[in-house]
Amino acid sequence: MTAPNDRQQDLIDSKAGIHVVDAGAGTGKTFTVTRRYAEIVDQDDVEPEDVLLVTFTNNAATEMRERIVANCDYGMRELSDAPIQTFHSLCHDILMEHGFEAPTLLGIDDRITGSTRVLEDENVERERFREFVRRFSDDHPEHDDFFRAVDEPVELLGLINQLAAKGVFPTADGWYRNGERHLDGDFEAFREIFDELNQPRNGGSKQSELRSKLGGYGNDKCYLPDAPEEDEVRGGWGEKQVPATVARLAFDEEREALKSFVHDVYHEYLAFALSRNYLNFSFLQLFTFVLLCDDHRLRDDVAFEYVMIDEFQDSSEIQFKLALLLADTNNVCVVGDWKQSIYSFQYAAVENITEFESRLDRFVDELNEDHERVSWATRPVTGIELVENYRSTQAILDFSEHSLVTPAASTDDVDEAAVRDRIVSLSSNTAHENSRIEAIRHEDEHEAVLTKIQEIVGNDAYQVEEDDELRPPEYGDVAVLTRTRDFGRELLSVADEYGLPMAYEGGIELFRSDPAKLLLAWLRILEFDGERGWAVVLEEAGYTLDEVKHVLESEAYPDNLRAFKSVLASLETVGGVAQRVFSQYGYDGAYADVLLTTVQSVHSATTLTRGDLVRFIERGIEEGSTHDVHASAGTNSVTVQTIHAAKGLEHPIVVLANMNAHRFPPSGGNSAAITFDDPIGLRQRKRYDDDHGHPHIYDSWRSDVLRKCLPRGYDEERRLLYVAMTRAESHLVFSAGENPNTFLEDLPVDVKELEPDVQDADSSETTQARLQIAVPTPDGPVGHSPHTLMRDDVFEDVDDGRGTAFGTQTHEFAERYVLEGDVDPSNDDERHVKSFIDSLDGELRVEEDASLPLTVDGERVTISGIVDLVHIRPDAVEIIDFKTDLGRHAEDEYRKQLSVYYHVLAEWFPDREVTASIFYTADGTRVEVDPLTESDLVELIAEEQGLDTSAQ
DNA sequence: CGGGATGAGCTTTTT
DNA sequence: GCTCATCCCG
Repeated sequence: MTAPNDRQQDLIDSKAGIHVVDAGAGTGKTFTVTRRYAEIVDQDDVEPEDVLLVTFTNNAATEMRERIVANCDYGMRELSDAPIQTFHSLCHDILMEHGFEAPTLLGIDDRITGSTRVLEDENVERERFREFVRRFSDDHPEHDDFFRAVDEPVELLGLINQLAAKGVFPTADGWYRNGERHLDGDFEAFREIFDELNQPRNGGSKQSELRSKLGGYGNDKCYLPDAPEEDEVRGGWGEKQVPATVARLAFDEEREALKSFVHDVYHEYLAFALSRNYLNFSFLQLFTFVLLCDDHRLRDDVAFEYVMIDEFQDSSEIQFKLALLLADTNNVCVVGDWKQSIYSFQYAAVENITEFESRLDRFVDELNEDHERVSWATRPVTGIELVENYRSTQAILDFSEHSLVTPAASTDDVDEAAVRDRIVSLSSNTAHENSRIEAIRHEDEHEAVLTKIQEIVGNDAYQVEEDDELRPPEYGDVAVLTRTRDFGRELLSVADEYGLPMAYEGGIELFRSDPAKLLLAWLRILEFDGERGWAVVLEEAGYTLDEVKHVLESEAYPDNLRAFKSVLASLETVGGVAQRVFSQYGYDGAYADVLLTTVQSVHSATTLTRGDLVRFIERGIEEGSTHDVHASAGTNSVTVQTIHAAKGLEHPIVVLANMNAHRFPPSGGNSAAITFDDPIGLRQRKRYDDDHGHPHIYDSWRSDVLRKCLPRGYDEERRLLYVAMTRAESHLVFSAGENPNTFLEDLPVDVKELEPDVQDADSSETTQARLQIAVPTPDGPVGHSPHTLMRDDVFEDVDDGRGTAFGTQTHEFAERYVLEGDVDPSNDDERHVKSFIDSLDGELRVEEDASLPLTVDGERVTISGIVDLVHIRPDAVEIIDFKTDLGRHAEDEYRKQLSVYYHVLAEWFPDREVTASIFYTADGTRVEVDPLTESDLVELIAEEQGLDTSAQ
């Protein structure tokens, strides 16, 4: 895309006023937003600091920044402090600068300082929350009744986050501004939902959906004796509707005690977090909102002349409100696509975009209730629709719309006309229109998918477009998208059996993989010789359940397994044990690799015992902690990812697998005893009562009725499929196993039975070995990268005018040249890199993740980063880091960075000589660097941490 | 055809 | 714990 199309140009030109941009999939949104930004800041009286550009991920922010630099008069350096960031990071910045007294605005006697940390790890926060709840419940016997109804205290943290995302905050003795309103619910809004759901169906011959749902009223429930009988709630036999009075009856309930419980937990947890010197992501937004709301001068000071929000369909209610406070004028532009809103579980409110105008009015009214905070005109609101799609063929674009109107179950109905009315159809701009849209089905879905992929690769019927030309597809052109990680993992292991190159992209639950489970089993055997280990090992060895039982009872373990046990017992390190287990079972894939690296990295940080490792793996399994996995650039392999992870990406050929019937577990509040739903307010689903002589937990009949009134529906599920389909550029294949779901049945595509016939690919190119999993960092203060050791001021004078984007480009060239070889240099830096690489003789590795554990002041610290290039020869290993910088002022600073990698490499290759060099791409010179010792590094880190704390 | 009982199966992930 | 599909009955 070189020149904007007309609609894109409209958006670029429309700098003033409120704009809502419907930017469908593949319509060049980033391109347009970055051009618009460039035009805004290129105006004489506008500086980058006047323009807020919000994205939803840090990656997106980085990409935006880089693309903006390429398009405007500002360089990377000038834009490095520009507010192009996520809401969370903006809030963090504001709090660090102005938030010192923000807690006092909620009646909390504490301060936010430079040492207040953002707790990023959910599991760590849960642990702290549990500790908080233990203390809280001890201190507040008056809330005992509520705690007895709550099984899992952590659900209260979920409730707090949910309330925070809606802008409901506690003050010392009540609720911030009009927050309490939300907790009481809104009867009128509720009754509308109730009435809608209570309409008889089939022209009056069939009971309403609500009455039908209440069919099981009272089954397996224990209500207080004053609860109405089923007949009273549903209407008698033959009735078609729930009596209208039930709405009021169910809604009205005394909830002062409940509100006060939630208030106290919420408020005291805020205070607890601050006393422990941390904030979670929700609290960043909470305190920023409070600060901007209360401090009118600060708001004026911070507010931006232009506000642009990307991916607006992913924003939450509080973020919408924050955006209003942050806008100094009505130059507000939100860009998004309601059809791609799939993150409600992260509090995204699709209504922010679908009901933009009414929400705008409502939120502005609320904010202006007691003081005019938003003083700009909220009209006119101009809509702009980007309709030219640069990704997919017209056939795919048209087809994808079906997903949005397809019922997901026999009981599900879609108002097709209303949905179609809302869809802005896209028009394809691709050069070729050669799409195949197919569907396959077989019980052995994994094999069927692989068979299909083998049929596609190299097949002229599935040509893909590259540089306006058609060519036969390769493995790398195919992506398998699934809803669940599990399916992806299973598919991957089947592909591995056949040697078909396939790589997973996204988060995997590393510790729940087979290699991890087996390692855990053997460690348990070595440590405890207990049943829990043996059972797994025996089952893996092919024993039936009965046989396993017998062996366990008689403790007559098979000789070969006993022998293997003594082999393991003789090994000195846990790393050695892991290695031996994996080789015994033939686990040589990426999972085993990473587990090994993980084990070894934890090991080298401390003296890890087998018991420690058992607990380490157990915790990993329990928490389901995920590790990001990605294939190396340039690898020709099929990509497997979840649809969520694929959002924003594109693939020539998409296989949408696992289109099977699914019933999802209870959605929304899960089984939390205390829930919050906007129109209904705060509800307790179970209550503790001992009015009747003995303690008992009762179900709440009101809550049971109310819950039926809030159908979650399948809209987001439909949007998920829409996202999946619109990833495809040229071809789309659906696949199902035993139970194709209604989507597949209702889509206008023939589902063909496909008899699996996977050929052994046995390719040495199999990507499992090349798969990279980011090595998890062990406990301890993390967040160090070698860059944190370097001093910024050293670099200020050495701008060679080309910026970071240039370096990235050269870097990418190097990576592609090493991996693919067949790349032509396009500038001098790349030519220097090319001839340098040509001059190297050994094995080359690019982008190696390196992670160095150290002990600083008795605490474990890990520095991790990426080595640009590793050059391996039989007797020597060299680390090379590319720098564009001509000035050389910074060589000493670079030395710190290189030293980190040096020590990692020295550990990886204990028998070889290790050296570290900087390669200056501008003039093609190489400079060898003397590494610092580990103790020097420790000192540097200690110093840096010291600076951190003294800076408060 | 509608209503009721019964049994099976069970996410996604960013800050 | 919740929903869907399925079966059986009226």
